[in-house]
Amino acid sequence: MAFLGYAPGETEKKWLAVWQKQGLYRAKDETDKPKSYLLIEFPYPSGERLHVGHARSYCCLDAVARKRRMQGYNVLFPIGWDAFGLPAENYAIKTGIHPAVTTATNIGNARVQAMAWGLSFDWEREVNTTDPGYYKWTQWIFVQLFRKGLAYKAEIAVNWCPKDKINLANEEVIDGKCERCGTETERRTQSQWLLAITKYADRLLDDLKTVNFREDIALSQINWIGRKAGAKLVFTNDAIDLRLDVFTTRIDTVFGVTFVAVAPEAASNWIEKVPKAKKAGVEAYVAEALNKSERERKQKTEKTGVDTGLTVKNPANGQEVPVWVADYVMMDVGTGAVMGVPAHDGRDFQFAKRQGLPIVEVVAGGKSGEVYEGEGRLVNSGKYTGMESGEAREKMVADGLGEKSQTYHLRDWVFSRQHYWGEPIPMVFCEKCAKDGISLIKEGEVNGEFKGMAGWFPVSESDLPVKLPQVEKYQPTGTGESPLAAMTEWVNTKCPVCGGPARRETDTMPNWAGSSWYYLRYIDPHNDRVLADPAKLRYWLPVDWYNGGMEHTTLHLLYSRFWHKFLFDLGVVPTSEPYAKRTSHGVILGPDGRKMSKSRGNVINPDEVVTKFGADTLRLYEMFIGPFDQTVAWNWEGVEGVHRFLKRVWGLAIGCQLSAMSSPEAKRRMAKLKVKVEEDLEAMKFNTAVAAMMETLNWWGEHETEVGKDMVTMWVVIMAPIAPFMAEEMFFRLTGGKMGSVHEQKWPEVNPADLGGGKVTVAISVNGKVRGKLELETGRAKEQGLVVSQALELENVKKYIGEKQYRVVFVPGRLVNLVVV
RNA sequence: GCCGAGGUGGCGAAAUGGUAUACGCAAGGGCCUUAAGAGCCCUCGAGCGCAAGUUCAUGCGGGUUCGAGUCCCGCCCUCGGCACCA
Repeated sequence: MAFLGYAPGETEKKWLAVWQKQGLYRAKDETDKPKSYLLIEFPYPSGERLHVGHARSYCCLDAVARKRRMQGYNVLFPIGWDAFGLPAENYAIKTGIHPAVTTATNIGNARVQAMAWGLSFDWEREVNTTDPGYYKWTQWIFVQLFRKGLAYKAEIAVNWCPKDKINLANEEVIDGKCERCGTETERRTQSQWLLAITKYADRLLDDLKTVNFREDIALSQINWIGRKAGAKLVFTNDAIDLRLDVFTTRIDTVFGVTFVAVAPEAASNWIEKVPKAKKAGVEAYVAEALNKSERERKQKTEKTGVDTGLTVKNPANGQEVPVWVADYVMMDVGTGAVMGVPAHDGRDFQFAKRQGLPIVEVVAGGKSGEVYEGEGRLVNSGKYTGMESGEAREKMVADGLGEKSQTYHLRDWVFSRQHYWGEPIPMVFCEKCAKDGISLIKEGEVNGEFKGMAGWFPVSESDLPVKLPQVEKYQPTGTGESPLAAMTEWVNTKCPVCGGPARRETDTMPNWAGSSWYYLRYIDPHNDRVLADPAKLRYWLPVDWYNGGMEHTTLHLLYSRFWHKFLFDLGVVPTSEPYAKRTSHGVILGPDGRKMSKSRGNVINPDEVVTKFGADTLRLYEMFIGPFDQTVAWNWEGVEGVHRFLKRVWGLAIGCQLSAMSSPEAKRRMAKLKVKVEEDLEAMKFNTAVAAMMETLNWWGEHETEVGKDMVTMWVVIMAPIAPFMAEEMFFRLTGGKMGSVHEQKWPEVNPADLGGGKVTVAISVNGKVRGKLELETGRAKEQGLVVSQALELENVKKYIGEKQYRVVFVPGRLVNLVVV
């Protein structure tokens, strides 16, 4: 048998060039075929190039894309580059090379990689988030958000790295430390742009019912949004005009309130009301609390606090309770103030014990001296005494003790970054207009209070994009501002309203901005009038299948759904959800079973597989490596295994004389394989699709003469989505090039008759234990009488049945269970 | 603490409630070869048995069922995420 001749290197190069010339994978904006929009998360073009993790997602979805094309779909399978980001900026700081230069080089490299892997992307639709023609629309979306009052500036806590002298986004802080240098971060407050994603929280939550996200992905989103029902209560002290809003999920415990605790950040609102004797102490405590690092603050240590000497009235029973400032109360959770119910909340309990505050039990069920957080019958609760918790909650709200309300875990999206390499936020600030109270926002109620953003004006839409200027130095300024702030010429501009002097916003957008809408741009990537043509959007949306990493489930996925809904409200996009289906792939670990990292030296470069074994081997291995959604470790011996498989395929199909006719069994096997591969690709069971091909090949190897040219051709067509290069070469040789590309062939049809016939093994068991087997024609194996009578002839079955009475459980074509009674 | 995913041979794993261990890897034996490599063939969960067979085995303990890796109840362990969420 000849095994020479399988030379992936040359073959793959040859077909790559041919496919490119033919434009085989271009999606057409036409409507006569059903459309299928398949999306992978576009990569960040880093200096490390694309890794085996990218390959996993891309190769697997590529197989689906190829199969669907063969099935007659008009498939959109695009790629682009999420190219803003810190690595390029850091590299620029080190070397002085402009990030745009680095980015262009990296994109060039990654493009070569992706092409070499035989991915059937439509390269005419490539997008790049750092292209001004792209970020023009990212900025445009921001302007619309601003106009609708959904983008606002607020003083919020930021993570300050004292060593690098920059602000860090939350995702850059790992375990309370700077991601880059490991220094513990400090908290500072700074004015930052925020997007009011919380306004969309309910819709982001409720609309999950309308899409097909894998269950755990949907659940993560639900938990991340974290909507909880409860009530808002007001604790007041009329004498000094003090009002404290409190949110609780347990209004049924309100009779047990023995204090109210307020977050340090909120104390400044009424610090002047604090009695003289206490004031210095409160101020000192607040100052100390605010100075603590994020990590210190969040450590669940001793619950400290300070008594303000103020009191407020419990709306339930009119009792005066003391007001404390305590740093276990977080400013951004609920209302920044809690009603202290030590008997029924663990934290309040610890606090009360330490501070010597009274503990009043109002829900029965706990042990004395211990906190009881469960529900139960109310005690000590006025007219509500005797009710169950749930009932009491309803009654209390109905009686107006508190107002029905809810809280979310989701926070507004901090949208400012003090970096260079990001989209400039297209806003201008005019001090004069700010003083005059000139505001563009009419609907601007943000976080419960009116903020008209006076003096802040968006750059006129005709002046978009606000291009990122060339700077000399990428170094952070040390003041917490972005490097853009040092560019006086760029910063100083005219106020679009009064024409006077004004300043540009120098913050840039976070990485998540460009990736929040890129799937829309693929639909119409070169349009310079609108972000995408409405008719094309109507044709292609929603994305039919979006696959990406589990790590993007809460941030990216939620952000892009938010923007999409906003664009839907504007009438820009025709669907309320961007993605009809969302799946995730598992991480690939190094051969040592640990996370791949340069420092561990366990990084696998996919290009090495291509060089040594060819792209088809890489693709096949990425599919075969394990269940698609599971974490798996790389294994070079497994790579060799799939390569061996490909060589055997080549040997059987090309290295032998093929007969003209195939046996019925060969036809049956091939028909079954087609169905299996088709189903498995759609169900993301890529590993078993490959296994089925191997199994069929093993049979083929044992029955070489039974497989004729017709079935080999069918095999090749089935293999085309998975190993496109080899399939193309074999198809070319089988057909003499007369039928064009294998990738333009129709996906095989199978009629039910092709699947029938043949033999099956029926298991014969007695009392549930297998005691024998029968080889039967498929049809006969379905006849109970026949199978049972043959079963009773088996010696081993006779042994166990003997003369005893039995009952028959019959599963046609599979098994008989004889149950002795 | 909360949420999620998982636990099956020496390893990666497969299995609409119906023959557990498909497929691949590793290992052992053989063929081919001057040799190496590649390739080909055979064996391969554990125990007992010459064999036919048979017992045990899907993290642990119960249950439902003619029949459970799969369903139910109660635990243990590993990995991911979140976390003083009021």
